[in-house]
Order: sequence, then C-alpha cells, then structure tokens
Amino acid sequence: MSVRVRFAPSPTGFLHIGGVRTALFNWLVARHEQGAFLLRIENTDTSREVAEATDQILRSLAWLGLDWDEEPTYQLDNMARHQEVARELLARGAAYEDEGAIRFRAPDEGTTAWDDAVKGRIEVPNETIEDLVLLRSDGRPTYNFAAPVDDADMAVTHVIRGEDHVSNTPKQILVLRAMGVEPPVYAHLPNVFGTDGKKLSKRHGAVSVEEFRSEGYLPEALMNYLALLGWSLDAETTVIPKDELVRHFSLERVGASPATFDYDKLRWLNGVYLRELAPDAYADRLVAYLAESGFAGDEATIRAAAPLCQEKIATLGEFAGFAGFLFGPVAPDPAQLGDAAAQVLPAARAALADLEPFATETIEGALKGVCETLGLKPRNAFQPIRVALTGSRVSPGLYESIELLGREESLARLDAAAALV
RNA sequence: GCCCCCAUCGUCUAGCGGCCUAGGACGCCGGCCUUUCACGCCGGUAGCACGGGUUCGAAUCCCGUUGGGGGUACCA
Repeated sequence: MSVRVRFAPSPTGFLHIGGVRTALFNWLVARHEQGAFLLRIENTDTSREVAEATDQILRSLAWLGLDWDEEPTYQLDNMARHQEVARELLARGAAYEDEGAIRFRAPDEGTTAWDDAVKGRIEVPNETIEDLVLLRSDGRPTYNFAAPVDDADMAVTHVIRGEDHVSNTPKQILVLRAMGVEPPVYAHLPNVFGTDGKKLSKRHGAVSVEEFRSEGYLPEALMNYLALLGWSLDAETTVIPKDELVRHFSLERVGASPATFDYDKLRWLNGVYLRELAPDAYADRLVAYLAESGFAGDEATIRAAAPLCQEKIATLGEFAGFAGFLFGPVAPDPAQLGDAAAQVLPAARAALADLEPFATETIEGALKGVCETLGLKPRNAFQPIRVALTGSRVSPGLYESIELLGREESLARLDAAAALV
C-alpha cells in the first residue's frame, strides 16, 4: 500500500514555523516514499476561522517548495459523512446522546496503546479517557471525531503531527476501532521552542513563513534548517539540499526531544545557500526580493552591486543596509572619518578627479598611490574614504564601490566629508 | 490534582553496552588571509541533570528524584 500523509492546519491564522516543520516532515515522508502529500483544512470550529488564512497557508507552503497532491479538502465539507458515522456508532451502542450532543462511549478498563514512529510505545489507561463529544448539539463534528474519520476516508497511512496531539491519539484510535478501521501509523513530532524554553513567539523573532520570506531568507535554506530541527542525516552533515533531504529522510531518525529554534544558525545556513548561488542566479533572486519588498533602486545598479555583496551578506534583507549607499545620499559620522581624514580626503579627490578610465583597476592604482605619497598604510588611509563614500565602516570592496558610484558622486561625497573635518 | 512525553557542549545534534579521556555544526574566543566587513583556513572554549541499580564494562538498559513540555473543552 502506498504511503499517504496529510498536513491538517486549522485556518485560524498564518502558518507558524512549528507548523511548517510539521508540514515539511510530512512532505519529506511522502516524497521519499513516492507517496501522496495531502492537505486538509480543519475548519470545524467556524467561530475561530480567519478569512484569508487558508490562502496564506497555501501560499507559504508553495513558497517553501512543499507541493501537495490532490485538491485540498475542507473538513466541514464532510459533515454529512461525520454525522452518518456518528449515527452508526449511536445505533450500535458505541455512542450515546447527551444534551443534544452525541458522545462516544470510551472504555473504563484496560489501556489503549500504539507504537509511535517517533516516541516509541505509548500506553494510556482507558479510565483517563473521557467520553468525548463526537457531534456537537448543532450537528457539527468535533476535531477528535472528524480527524480520524477523515484520515480513514482519505486512506491516510501515516499521521505525522505535533506532539500536542499525543493525548488525542488514544481517543482517535478508539473511534477508529469502533468504526472497524485499523488505525494508521502515528508519529508525533516534538515541539519547537524559543530560546527561553517557551513556545516560539513573536518576541523571539520571525515566526511565520511570510516573515522569514520578507527578511530575505531563501526557501531552500529554511527547508534545510527546519529539517535539522529534530532530524539528522548522520553525525556530521549540516548542509543538505532538498533532493538529498528527500533521498535520505526517514522518521526513524527523528528525535523524540524538543528543539530550540536557533536564528543564528539559520542565518549562517542562509548565507551558505546564498553564496552557493551562481552569480546571475543570485542577482535574479536579489532583484526579485527587492522588488517584492518595495526597495527603490534601479535594477541595473542592483545587478552590478550583487556580486559585491554575495560573499558578505547572509540574508537578502541585509542588502539595503550594506549597499544602500549606491542608491541614496549618505550621512557620514565625522567621528568615524578618523584622524587621517583631513589629509586623505583631498588627496583621494585629486587622485580620482581626472582618472581615466574610471574603473576598479585604475582606482586601485590611484588610491594606492595616495597611500604611498602620504606614507600611510591602506588600512588607515582607506577608512576615511570608505566612510565618506558609503557612510559606514563596513561596505563592499572600496574600488568596486567607487566605480559603481561614479566619478561625479564620489568626488561630491569626498568633498562633503572633507568639509566635516 | 490526574494522564502522557522529554532530558548529551549556550543552541541543533551524533551516539542505539566496549570504537567515547563523547564526534560534527552554529555561536563565542584567539590566529592567518585582507583596503573595512564578510568569506575561507587553522586553533581553542564548552556537555552525558542527579541518585540508585543491572553488567566484566553504561552517555547508552532499569528504577527513582529533579527539571521542562503537552493534555485534561460541545478548540484544533
């Protein structure tokens, strides 16, 4: 029987990073097994439903590269089927009416157990399982009833979800057994926490897929990072691209203990993926990202600046701060110009004023000449120039930056800074 | 309260009884490279929560303690 998994978000908000990780692991199992990855929107709680949430979730999954099979289904659409199953259970005495609702008759003795693919065998005393409501008094199914019924109808073979569902599992198994259906394999993924050990929330940083996207993270880097949150390939491999993930992923190597989201490591990984991009692909990504984020700058300059930044920034979002001097005026801090500024700035201006051609190589020669003439080390001489031109002590290569800035603008900035000292 | 789960460097993890005086990665700290920063390279820092067992031998198995998490809804 081919593997069928499902990701079943409730449309109550954006896709949280923990939810994406759950979706990813489902997707990886499906792709690895060449099975099906299904989407089911659990919208039985109409009061909490947020308009647009479903679209946003689908968009986030698509951006990450988690493509799904078959049309997404909506749990509420199956209400007639849920009611039908509830009536059967009622007729058979497996359920009973209670104040207009229909409750499941949970056993009082024995235990309900399953072999969790992540956590191992879990046994729960039946006496601790309440008679759960199947159908609310208004006829709508509850989650713990709709979920197992739908899983059975969709022929789901592996239920891979967050560990907050562990305690729901025995209830769902009981329902399935009462229906005469063999339960699927269950795999409960451990939680993802913030650095303080609490649930990952806004104050830790980005939490929704859209936020990571707008901060300039690459979907392939985020996927790689998320896969490592609970799963490992071996003792040493960290950079694992999508196809390798699909080739090697298995639930067997998913750990049972919770993980803390490490923004530093994600950022580092993102830098790795950014640097591995071919130069033109990098420029394409950068241009697309900046257009999306509303960055005002002409594409030609962005493309010209791209190679100067690829080795240096770890997220696309850092481009504006790093190369922004190419697109607008700068305000150098006099304190950062340094002691040599009064000497260096005019000398650099003179060296660049009539330079022909005005290109990286000639600029390098001219500026090194300035160093020699003044008897200064490049380290000391270039800092005032850098600050004057870029407004920062950190920037792309100086010579390249000057060429991109152009003679006119460079001279003007040199003059402006010289006037400050 | 009751039920369930978890526990290796600050963080992600390898480890499924001897290969471990515990390996890799991020971070951090040095050094090299270098026009700054970054990249890269080299080196360093840091961990098996605690207590009992079992065993010739335990990070690995068992029990307990402590700590953390989840659940306990006509929410999902």
